[in-house]
Amino acid sequence: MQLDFKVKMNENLYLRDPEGTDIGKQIVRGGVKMIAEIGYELFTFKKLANAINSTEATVYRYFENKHRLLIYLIDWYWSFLEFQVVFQLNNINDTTEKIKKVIDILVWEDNADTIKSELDTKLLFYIAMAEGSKTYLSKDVDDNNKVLLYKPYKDLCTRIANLFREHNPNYKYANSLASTLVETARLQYYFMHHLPTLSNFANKKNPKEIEAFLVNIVFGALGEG
Amino acid sequence: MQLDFKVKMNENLYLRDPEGTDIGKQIVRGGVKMIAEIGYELFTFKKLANAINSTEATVYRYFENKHRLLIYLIDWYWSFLEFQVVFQLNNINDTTEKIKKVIDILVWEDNADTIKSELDTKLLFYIAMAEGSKTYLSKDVDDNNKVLLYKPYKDLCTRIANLFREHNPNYKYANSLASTLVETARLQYYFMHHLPTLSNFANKKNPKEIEAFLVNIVFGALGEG
DNA sequence: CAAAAAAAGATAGTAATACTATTATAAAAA
DNA sequence: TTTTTATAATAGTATTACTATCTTTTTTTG
Repeated sequence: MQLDFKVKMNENLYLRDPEGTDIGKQIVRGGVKMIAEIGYELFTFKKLANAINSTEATVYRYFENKHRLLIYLIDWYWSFLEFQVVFQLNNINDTTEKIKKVIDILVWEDNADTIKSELDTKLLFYIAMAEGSKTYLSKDVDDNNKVLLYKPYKDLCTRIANLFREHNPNYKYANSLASTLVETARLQYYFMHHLPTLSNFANKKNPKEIEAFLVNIVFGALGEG
Repeated sequence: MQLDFKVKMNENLYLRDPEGTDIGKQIVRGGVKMIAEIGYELFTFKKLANAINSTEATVYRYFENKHRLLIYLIDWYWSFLEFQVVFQLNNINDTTEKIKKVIDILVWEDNADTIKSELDTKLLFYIAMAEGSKTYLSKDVDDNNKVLLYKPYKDLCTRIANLFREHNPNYKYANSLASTLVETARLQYYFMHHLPTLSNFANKKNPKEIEAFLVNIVFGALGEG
């Protein structure tokens, strides 16, 4: 069975819905490819327009600026991950198993075979690891938050937090532990590749290595060290 | 007793040593103030030059670009924190106590009274919380790392990791736990202020609230949940 | 199918950023 | 006092991050 993943994105993210037109899709797909390649800082709408044989003005008709496009991509990725979580936890009853599965999904570099989607999930994984925090580490974080631009991320974290509360109803820091888990998965992956002394996984450079550490952190905190 | 804190900064950070001249000091101090106020993205050398009644060209004679200046400030801050750690752990023998003290230092918003230094440590605390990860989340992370621009951060983390190993010699993820601790302190502080659903501390907005969570995480992972 | 509406392309232009370069002047060191 | 060095003043360039306008192409709809 091949599953299809589709999300309705927050309308504040774009000026014109990129899913509605061919060139819109090219903008998003080209954006994924280019940001993964050269990084968010060096990425510009002009370069993107050239890459997809369109014009800067056209790209600006879809997205207000490159930061909005980045949030669009990262939002899409978190929505995708939340879908994974819902789907893959479906038949699991044991909370320990559920939490382990979530950790597995968070460090899941390549999921190309399982689920079909519009965007390249592997490239988006890299973008999320390297650029994810740039969505909210900006001066307009509060304005963006007001119009729900971080909802997919918060939804994912809330779902994980609820799982923690299910596992241990007395645990007081479920929300913080959830965001710490997601962010630690990101950071350890990044450190593993770029600042190896800050991690213990640099030898094999396999995201799966991070899993045991995350399990240690989470169940340690929840009270089963 | 009033202590003085001074560091020798990595020479690759600057073109001309800002500590050596009056205007150099104004650049660094003005930079701290301005980045804390308007954030790294909106900060420019032109604005800084105007603020200190100097010229853009002069600022460029000290720092190659604003990213280097940011790394300079954040490096200074981590060096300052490591000094704090060394100093404050001096007479403590119990490893549990030591680790708790480190956590205390990490969320220590205001330390103005204790130690005298060239720079405003409270403003630098805010900058470190909001902009810290921008030092390494960039395309030149590997080049920067080669010329040791992240050494102060790594030194601090290594010191904390050694403490963890001292506490539990069998613990396998001391490095990862150390970087996770430092980053989680940063992130939970940021989330508490800007994305409250991602933390459990938003009501009081007191950094000290984060402490109990960090203690829970660290000792849970080390095996004393 | 034709007319109207909307989207895209082509092109131009602006303000700001991130620099580099040049010369004159002032301050500090030899 | 001369030489060196730092700074100020000014100018200039390439790129970025947009906005505006007009024409052509495509899509919608009556």
